[in-house]
Amino acid sequence: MTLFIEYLNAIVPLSDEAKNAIYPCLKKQHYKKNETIVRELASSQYLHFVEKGLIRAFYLKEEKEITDWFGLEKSIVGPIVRNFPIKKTIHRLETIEDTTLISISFNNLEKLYFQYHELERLGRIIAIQSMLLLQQKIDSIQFYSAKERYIDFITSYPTIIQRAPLGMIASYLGMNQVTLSRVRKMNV
Amino acid sequence: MTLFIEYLNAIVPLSDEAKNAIYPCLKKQHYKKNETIVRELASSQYLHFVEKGLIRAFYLKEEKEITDWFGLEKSIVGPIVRNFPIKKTIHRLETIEDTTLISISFNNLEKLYFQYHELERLGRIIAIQSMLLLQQKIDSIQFYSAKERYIDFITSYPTIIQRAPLGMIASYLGMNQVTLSRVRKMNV
DNA sequence: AGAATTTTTTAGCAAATGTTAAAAAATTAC
DNA sequence: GTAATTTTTTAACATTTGCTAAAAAATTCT
Repeated sequence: MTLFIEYLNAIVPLSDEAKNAIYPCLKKQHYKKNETIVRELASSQYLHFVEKGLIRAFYLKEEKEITDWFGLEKSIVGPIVRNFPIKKTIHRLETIEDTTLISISFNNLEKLYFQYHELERLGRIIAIQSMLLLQQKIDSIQFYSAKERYIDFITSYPTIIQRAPLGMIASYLGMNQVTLSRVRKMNV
Repeated sequence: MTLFIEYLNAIVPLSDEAKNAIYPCLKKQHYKKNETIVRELASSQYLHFVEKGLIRAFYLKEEKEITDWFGLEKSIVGPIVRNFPIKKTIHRLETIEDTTLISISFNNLEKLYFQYHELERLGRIIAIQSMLLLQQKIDSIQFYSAKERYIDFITSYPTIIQRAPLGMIASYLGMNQVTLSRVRKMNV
């Protein structure tokens, strides 16, 4: 629990009062490898934080799984807002490894935002940081070749490459798995 | 001025007090077509709102201009935060048509955030909305063909196609101008 | 209106990526 | 440890998109 609060505190220093208010809202849960965490992300009522492990969000496009987000330890799942519809498509949340999540209901989150101006600020800043990550992803897929995207990925997320199957990474990078395999063999 | 405040108020209903605090911080300015608004976006000290007209943000990649954002009337330029580095590359902000902007300094914005919890909330919600737009853009460039992206674009932004040169739109869509031209002639 | 400039389209060829299928390698289950 | 399953690589060919250059069309300037 405190790991999550420390994570938040590192983004925006929080008062003890705010920290104490967050604490009782948190719930810790363990998941096994390849387990479904949330069957339909859009209608989930919880915000999750990955304390340990690796998870992913994906959806189906023409029978195929498209992974469009990886959650390493110390990541927040999706955005900091109630029922934020990432897409119209149905997203599922699954573990890739044994994972420990810390969760808080949107209901409680809204209450905390309302009660503590400093937490509202924290939410704003996390959203801004997420924007930065999204923008980076746009940059990498918009004007770079498959090889460049792959190099960028292993530079930004060196551990994921050893922890997730290539198929998931290929879809994350917007390329065919065969293309990813080809690109990898081009030395790098 | 009030148009901007109305825009904000529509996102999150604001108290009169907050509205009155915003008002004196605003500055209105007119620009001609093809005029530079900000030479280097990352070091700009102002947040802009497009009251009227059309603008774009772009950067140079291998001598070529890459437009990566269009600002229609009633858009906010970039994110609601001080010195938010969209990219390491130098972004310029230019008008495409005669344009009226309403601006507020980040300095004043920070003060307003600090003073009014409700404005901090507004900032958070705008950031979340921007995330949605970014996510949509990722969806469209990641798994769709040039033709599909073009169709998606004219559906989402039907007016821009008539107001901005195709070269800008092509770079925005992450494709060659020649490809865009080809795609357009495939009936649609 | 006519000349100059900019934008858009067209064409031909090159390069990158997708697709299908099968083999090889690695991992998991018994 | 061996069989079964999953993941990764390889190959051959198809499709899409990129690139260069030139023609056509539209716009701007005087």
